[in-house]
Amino acid sequence: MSKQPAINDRAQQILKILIERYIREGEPVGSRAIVDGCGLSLSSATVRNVMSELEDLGLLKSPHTSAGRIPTTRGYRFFIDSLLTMTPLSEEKLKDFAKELDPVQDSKALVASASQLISRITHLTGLVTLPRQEKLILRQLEFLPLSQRRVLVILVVNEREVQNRILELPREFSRTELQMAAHYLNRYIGKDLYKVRNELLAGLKTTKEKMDDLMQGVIDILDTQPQEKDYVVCGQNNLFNQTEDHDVKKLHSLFEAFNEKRDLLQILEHCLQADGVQIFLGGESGCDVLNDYSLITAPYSVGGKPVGVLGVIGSARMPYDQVIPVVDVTAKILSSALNQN
Amino acid sequence: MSKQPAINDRAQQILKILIERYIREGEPVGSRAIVDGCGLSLSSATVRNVMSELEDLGLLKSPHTSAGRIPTTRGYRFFIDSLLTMTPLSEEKLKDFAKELDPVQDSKALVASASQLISRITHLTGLVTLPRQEKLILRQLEFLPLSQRRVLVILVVNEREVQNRILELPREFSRTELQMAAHYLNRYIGKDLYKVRNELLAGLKTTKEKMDDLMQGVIDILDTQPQEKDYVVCGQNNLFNQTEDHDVKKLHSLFEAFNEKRDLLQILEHCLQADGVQIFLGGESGCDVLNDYSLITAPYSVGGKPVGVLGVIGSARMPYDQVIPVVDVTAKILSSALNQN
DNA sequence: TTTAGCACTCTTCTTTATAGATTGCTAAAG
DNA sequence: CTTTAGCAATCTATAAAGAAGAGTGCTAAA
Repeated sequence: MSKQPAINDRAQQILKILIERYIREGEPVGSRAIVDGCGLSLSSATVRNVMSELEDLGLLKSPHTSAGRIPTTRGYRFFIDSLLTMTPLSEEKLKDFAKELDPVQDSKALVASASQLISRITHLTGLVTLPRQEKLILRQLEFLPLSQRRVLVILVVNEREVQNRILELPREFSRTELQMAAHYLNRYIGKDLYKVRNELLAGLKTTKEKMDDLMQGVIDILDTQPQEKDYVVCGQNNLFNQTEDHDVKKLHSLFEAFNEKRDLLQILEHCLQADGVQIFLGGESGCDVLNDYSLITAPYSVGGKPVGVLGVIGSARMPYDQVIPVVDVTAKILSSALNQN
Repeated sequence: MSKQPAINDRAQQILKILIERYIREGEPVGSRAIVDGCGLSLSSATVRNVMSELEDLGLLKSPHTSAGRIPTTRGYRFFIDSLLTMTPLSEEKLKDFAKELDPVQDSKALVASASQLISRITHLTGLVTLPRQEKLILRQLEFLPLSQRRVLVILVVNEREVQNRILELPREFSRTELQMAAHYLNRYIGKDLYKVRNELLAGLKTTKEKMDDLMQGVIDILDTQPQEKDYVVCGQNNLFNQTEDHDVKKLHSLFEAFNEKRDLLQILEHCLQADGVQIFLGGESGCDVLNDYSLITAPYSVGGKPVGVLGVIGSARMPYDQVIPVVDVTAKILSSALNQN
């Protein structure tokens, strides 16, 4: 962490005006524009001097000599950390949001809704990780015979996560056999899925061999159960609007990154540790694809424990004052919706 | 249908060479290039005359006076219908494909695999509609109590489509009550879902009122059951590679079209009627977004009846000779995988 | 009917010129 | 010591002009 440079009030004010204008207009801002735009009783020459200092401090840069100046990544960082004045959400909108996240769904669907909601509101790309399930507790396990050799396995985990799988068995199992097997497995209800799996595996040879095929099927299901980390993206297309038109390549590689997931997951994972809203400026990491983009995240939690991250990704030139409150609030709404389970 | 223009063999040969080269290189082809490229014992002047005729017939056009010529939509159409020589798949690859479509999944997962497979092979965008389920036959309906007021409803439809829903009930239902309800509903097994729904609705007031809440829940589930038409897209990002770089707008609107789904579904629906591989040239419809793109589709079937469409979408400049066999074969593999249910 | 030759057209690339924006510096003013 | 007016210098963006190259269409001859 580089320590905050000492900047006097006037310089801060000018920096703020400049960045706000740049975010609004998207073009380099000159000294003249700053004096004109707002009621500063300063000459453009003075502003020029200040801008020059700000450039020396690494907060601004100019694309070329005769253009105005634009913020550097450090400039954005300082702006966000020290200069930003938020635009809070209206009560009304807040209620609208809450209505959209219907808690009567499983957690994956809920998370997808949140991603969609936040994308639509901010006109950016929504990004929400699936909730990390620390414990996978077996709640229920049932066999439903479908046909001679086909059995539907129903697995209820934790509160409301239901999984089905159809087992294709090498021989026919009678209804009573299935009931016996279910009864046998009932002893594991309330236990951790992983433990269940291991104990089943250990007991595989000691139980009646006739059941082995069925048990092996169950173990297979348990094995593929621990859903790997993942996230739901919504509104990728919004990125088209912000792209400064020339850098199609950049857009492409960002889209690829969404597909790859690996890199983004790592970053999101990192945000899970943080407490509140977290702002990740693409330029701050070495990560090339994220250059010129910003990621705003907030963790959401179940039972007081953070289990996932919700956020948006968009051009570094986004209206932070509006986006940040939205991310913040949506994370809270998502948390409360998940807690109603 | 405009009737096929009369073109002599030489002209056809030249047209073929030209289009093949244009597909390969992506740049307007001149008379010189055609003579040089392949062992035609003709002068460029002769070729020029022929090209001029082909232009008069509306099969070619030139971007400007001093560029070569490129195919028009009609040119592509003639090429595909009359001049194309397919490159069949090797046995080996064919087997690889078949392996990838594991029939032990529900139909939605299978269709998604097919979309992914075809996208990866062709480097285009895969597009597969979900199988249309003409009949939705109730195979099984079970209630699983989760907690006091929460009941998991398990619905098995047709061969292997399983749906779960958690019902949040206004009062507690005992285990025996649930069993009674299940028993009551068992009479509907083997019937069409829609009929079940209507009969349940009709009987709602005549049965014991105590059951009404539960039955209402089941009806709700049945109501939302008929999955609306939908498709699975894979490899949208491949479109980035083909875009002739300048038309970002076009790419954007195409991506939007994928999201909207409506228009594309209509086109795909139309392809379901056709018998084998169907080629849809974007320029042939009025549809603006699809201009300069081609859609190659083939229907797939269950029990001899076509139930869905599989295809790829990509630049009109795609290697049809390779893509068409792949689409054809994949549709057949998907059909056979679905029929193993 | 085919072909060689050539003028013509149009794009693309390079060069040159011009106008406009913004800065940095200097010297004067507060 | 800070602020400001003024001005030369720098660089972009745009247009205009010229040169090179590609490909065509036409004409006349084979």
